[in-house]
Amino acid sequence: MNYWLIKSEPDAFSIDDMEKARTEPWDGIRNYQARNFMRDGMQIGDRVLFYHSNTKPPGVVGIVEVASKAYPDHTAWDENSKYYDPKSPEESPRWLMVDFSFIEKFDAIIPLDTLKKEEQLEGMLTLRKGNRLSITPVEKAHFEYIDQMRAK
DNA sequence: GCCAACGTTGGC
DNA sequence: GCCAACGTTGGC
Repeated sequence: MNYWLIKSEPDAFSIDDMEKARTEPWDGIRNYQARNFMRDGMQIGDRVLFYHSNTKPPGVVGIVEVASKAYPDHTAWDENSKYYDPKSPEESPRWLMVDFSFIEKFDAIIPLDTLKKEEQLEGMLTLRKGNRLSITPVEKAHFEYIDQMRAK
């Protein structure tokens, strides 16, 4: 089992939207590193921290899980989609997506600045300055530490 | 709204 | 293959 963190702007798709949807196809990822994580690292059942970005405050708001293997992101070949990419035709898809399923919403957000203060989370990719990846792997110990922070 | 960080593109 | 220009992300 692997652990991950995914970012979402709550204005676009929040943890509440995730709870309503139950399962959501995570389309629109247009970054090679993120794609490779989905393709090479993600397995069904992996646990995923759900993070709200570009909001006040940013932070971890819940947990979802990987609900499918990586499969072609069909929005890339839809001319009317904002994710349309002519370099990713149906015959040779460049972009992939997975489905995520809702697991739980935290009672309260764990803000980014709180996470940054935790020594046990030192080195966590998401906390590094300038990190813009929308999907990052998370160490098991870090995942479990954040999971228990919420209980406080 | 600003701007640092970073990825991508394209000219050479 | 280098690197400047440009676009995007995302914290502040």
